[in-house]
Amino acid sequence: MICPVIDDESDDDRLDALFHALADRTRRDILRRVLAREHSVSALAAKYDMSFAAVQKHVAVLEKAGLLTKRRSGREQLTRGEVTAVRSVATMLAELEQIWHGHVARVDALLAADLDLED
Amino acid sequence: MICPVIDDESDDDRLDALFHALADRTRRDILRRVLAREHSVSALAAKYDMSFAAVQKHVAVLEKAGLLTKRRSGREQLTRGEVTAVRSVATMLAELEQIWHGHVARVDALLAADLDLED
DNA sequence: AGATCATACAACCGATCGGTTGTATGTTGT
DNA sequence: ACAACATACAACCGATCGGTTGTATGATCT
Repeated sequence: MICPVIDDESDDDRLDALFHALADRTRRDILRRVLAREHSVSALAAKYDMSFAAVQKHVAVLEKAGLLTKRRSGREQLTRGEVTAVRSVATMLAELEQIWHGHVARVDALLAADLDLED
Repeated sequence: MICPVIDDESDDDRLDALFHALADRTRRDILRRVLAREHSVSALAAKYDMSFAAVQKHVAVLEKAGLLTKRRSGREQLTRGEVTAVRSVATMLAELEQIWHGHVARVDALLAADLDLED
């Protein structure tokens, strides 16, 4: 499904979008709901004390980050959470933890060489 | 060291700060370095093509989020990554995954109930 | 003491963010 | 056909972001 020629967004761009999408409590709450079950955009909007347009923009941010996908069903747009995107963030954090473990153990040599190539 | 009376920041505030801090590639790179070993602020600043003040602000954002701590050593301020903060983010993501797993369990139950009804 | 280094912080600037209102475009039900 | 609903999107606004320059304060070294 992923085409590296058309989808030439860098890893850093992806992570920027993912963490930015998660850095808002309303979006985290929306994500919780759509991971549990499908919701239409207006069903989501009904849960929050803000305009429909505001919620729709939050959904768009989550969708752009890949944390949520939409499927049409009549006049409604049903949204569901993408657990694989959540896992990809968790994987990145696991790599950070691994770097820290290297600080204690000897994996350091490999990772530090990567990080310090410029000096 | 944590006092729930004085440090009355909500969980959502903490997560906002954590994800916001991680939503910048320069800060993620700084975090990788300080997780691997201690760095002074100016040692970090030397690695990036931006002003010292800019890097110092990035360090401050990471520190405010609890992802990094400082300790004085002479005229230098040595910074090191706080792996426990990284783990707290990973834990939150694991909870999201758990919500999704609940969704799967419920769909499974529904399908099982359907099958029961059919035969 | 004076010069230099390491850090902190304020003020400013263009861009982006999170919200609003208003409008346009389909889709559904009568 | 028409009214009501669901969604999308543009324009706007105050606040925050990520960067800059400039200045102030300590700590270190001759």
